[in-house]
Amino acid sequence: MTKPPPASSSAAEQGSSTNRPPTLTDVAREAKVSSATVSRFLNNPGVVAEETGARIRAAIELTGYIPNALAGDLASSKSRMVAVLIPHLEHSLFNDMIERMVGEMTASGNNVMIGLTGTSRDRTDSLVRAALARRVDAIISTGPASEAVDSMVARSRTLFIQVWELPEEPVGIAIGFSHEDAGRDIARFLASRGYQRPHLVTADSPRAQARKQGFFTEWQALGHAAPSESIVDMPTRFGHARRVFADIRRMDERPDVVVCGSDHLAQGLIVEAQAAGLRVPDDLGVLGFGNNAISGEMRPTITSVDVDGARIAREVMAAIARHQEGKDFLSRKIDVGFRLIARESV
Amino acid sequence: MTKPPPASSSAAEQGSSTNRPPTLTDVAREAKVSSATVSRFLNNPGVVAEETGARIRAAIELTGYIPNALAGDLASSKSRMVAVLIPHLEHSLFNDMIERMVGEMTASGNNVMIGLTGTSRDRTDSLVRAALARRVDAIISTGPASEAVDSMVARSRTLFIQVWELPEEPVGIAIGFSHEDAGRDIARFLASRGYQRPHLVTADSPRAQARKQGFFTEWQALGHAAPSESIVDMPTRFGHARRVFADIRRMDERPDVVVCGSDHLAQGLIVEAQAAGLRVPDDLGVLGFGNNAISGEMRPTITSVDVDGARIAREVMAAIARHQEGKDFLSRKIDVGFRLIARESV
DNA sequence: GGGAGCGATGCAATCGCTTTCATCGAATAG
DNA sequence: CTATTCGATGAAAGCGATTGCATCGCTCCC
Repeated sequence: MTKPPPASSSAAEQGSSTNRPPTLTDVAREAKVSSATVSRFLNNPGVVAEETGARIRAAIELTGYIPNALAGDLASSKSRMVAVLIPHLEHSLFNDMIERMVGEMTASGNNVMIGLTGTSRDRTDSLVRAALARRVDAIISTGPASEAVDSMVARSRTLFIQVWELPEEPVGIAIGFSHEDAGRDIARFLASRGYQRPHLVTADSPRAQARKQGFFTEWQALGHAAPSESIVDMPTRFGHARRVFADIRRMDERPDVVVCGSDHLAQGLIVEAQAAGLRVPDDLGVLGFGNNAISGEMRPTITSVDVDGARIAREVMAAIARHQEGKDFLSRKIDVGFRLIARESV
Repeated sequence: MTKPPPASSSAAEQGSSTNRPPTLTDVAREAKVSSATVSRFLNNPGVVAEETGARIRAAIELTGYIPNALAGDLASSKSRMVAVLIPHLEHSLFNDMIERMVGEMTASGNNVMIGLTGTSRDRTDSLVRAALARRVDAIISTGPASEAVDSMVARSRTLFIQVWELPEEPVGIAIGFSHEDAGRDIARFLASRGYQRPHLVTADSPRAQARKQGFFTEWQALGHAAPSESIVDMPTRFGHARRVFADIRRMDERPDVVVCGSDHLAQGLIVEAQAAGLRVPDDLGVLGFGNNAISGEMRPTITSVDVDGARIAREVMAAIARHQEGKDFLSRKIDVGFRLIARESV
C-alpha cells in the first residue's frame, strides 16, 4: 500500500543532470548494483568482488559522489568524531599535546570537534551537550564538567577522558599526573639548589592551585618560611611578566627565584629581568612549566617541568580505540608522571 | 505482515529503566504529545502552547533526553557545523583570529570542527572531504585545496571561505589582504627609516613568498641592491632565530635590519641579538609580522604588521549567516587591509 | 449565524545511509 | 551425485529526527 508511483524512474535515469547532490542510490544505479553493495564497498572494500568494486569506483567518480556521514553515522549509531575541549587556543600548555592528538586522530579516520571553554563552567557544559548531541565517540577535556553534565555523560555511550589531571574519581577515565607532586618536587629541587626566597606566580585554576599547595607544604616542611606570591589571570601568558616583575621589585626582601605556571611567563620574566639589568640566573632564577619548545631555545634556556604530551596523546588514542571496539578498561587512571628538566635559568 | 509483536509496549511504559538512550518519541510519550510537537518545542519554542511546553520540559528532565543532532541534521539537511582548517595549532599567525571565530560560532549555536592541514595538500584535501561528508555549512581555510576538491566544493551546498589571502578567483569567497602590498609597504617603511641592508627571513609558503616578492620589487625600485635572505621551515617559530642569527653573523656585510615572517621569530632574533651583545634597534633592527600580543609586551616592543583578526572573524560570521539564510553575496572578495605598527624594535 | 482565519497539534513521509537476513550459484566435501 | 559451505549480492527494515499537510476547536467579523 506504500508502493510509490514508478514515475521517478525516468527522471532518475538522466543521471547527473539533476541538481541535488548524488546519493548512495545514485551510485548504485549507475554501477548496477544495490545500494547495500556500494555501502559495503565504501566501508569494507574486502567483501565485494574485485570487478564489482571497479564498477562502483567508476560510478563514484562519474557521479562525483560524496558520502553523507550524517546519514551513515545515524544508521550505524557511531560517529567517528571526537570532541576536544580546551580553555584557550593561544598560550595553552596543552597545545602541543592537542596538535599531536588531532594529527593522530585524523590519521586514524576520526574527525575532531574542538571547543573553547574559556574558564566558564557553563560554556564547558554546553559544549559537552553539543558533543553528546553529535554522539561523539569520546570527549577529551582538561577539566571536569558540572555534575549535571557528568551524569549525562555517564548515561551516554560517550567516553569521557580527562587529561593533565588525576582526580580521585574520574567521570570516565583520566590520563595525567599529580600536580601536587609536581609542586612538591619543584620545592625540593629549589631547596637543593640553595634558593632561599622563592616567589610563586599562580593562576586561579585548580591545577595551578594544586601545584602551589604541593609547593607550600613541602617548602615549609623543609624548614623555610612561606614563599611570596603573585596571582595572575588565566591563561598564564608572556605579558603577565611585567606586572609580576613589578610586584617583585616592590618587595622588601627580594626573591631569589620565580616559579612560573608556564614557560611563556618564564620567558617574559627573563626578558623583564634582563631589561632591568638583572642577570638570570645569577641575580634571579626563573622556573617554567610545561617544557614548551621555547624553553630549550630561550637565552638562557629555561628550567622546566616536562609532561610527556606524546605519551598522553598515545594513551588517549589507545583508550578511544579500545572504547570503539567495545572493550573495557584495565584502569580508570593512568599516571604519566612528569620530569623536572634542569637548564640554565635556575 | 511486518507487524512487530506488541510485547515492547509494556517495556516502553517502564520509562527510564531501559538501557538505550531516550529518543524524541520517548519524551513525546512521557509528555503525552506527538513527537512533532516536541521537535517544534526544541527548535522553535514559540509555536507550542505554554502549558504543553512545560509538560515537555518536565518530560525531557525526567527522561534525561539529549537530542540526536545526527538525526536532526539529516532530516533538515543542515548541520550547523563549520570546519576550520589551519596549518598548525602552535605558533600560528591565525590563532587569535581562530579563537575569536570559534568563540563567536559557539555563541551563535554552531559547532566547530577543526582540522590541521600541516603543509600537505593531501591532508587538506582529505579534511575538506571529511567536512563535506559531514555537510558542514562552511569551510574556513587559510589556503586553497586542490582543483579536484575545489570542484567538489563548488557542487556542494557548502560555503568555502578562504581567509588571510585574496586570490584572483576565489573558490567561494575570500576575506583577507594583499601580501604583496604588505611586502611593498614594509620596504617603503624601512627605506624611510634609513635602513640600508635588510635581511629577509621567508618561509616556503605562498603568502610569505608573495610578501617577499612585494618587498624585493619595491626595495629595488627604490634604488637599492637586492636584500639578503634566509629560508626557514613552516611555521615560522621562535626557535628558528638561532640559525637565522648565525646566518647573519657569517655575512661579510652585516645587515642592519631583519624582516621576519612572524612576531615569534622576531622575538627570537631580539633574544639572540641581545645575547650576542647587540642592541636592538641601535645595532640591529627587527621587524615582525602579525602583531601578536607579545609584540607589544617584548623588550623592546616589536614593530609589526597588524591584521585585524576581529574584523576577519566578523566578516566570516556575517558571510556564514548570510549563507545559512540562503542569501547571496555582494562581493566575493573582502579586503580587510593591514596596518604597519611602529614600535621600538625598528 | 456561517464561514474565514488562526493557533496548536497530530500524521506520516522523508532524509541517506547501515545491517540483518535471505538468496543464489559455485565450490567443496562425503 | 547430493548435501554443505561459502562468497557475493539484494531486499527491506530501521536509525531519530524534521516538516508539509490535515485536523480541530475557537474567536472574530460582517
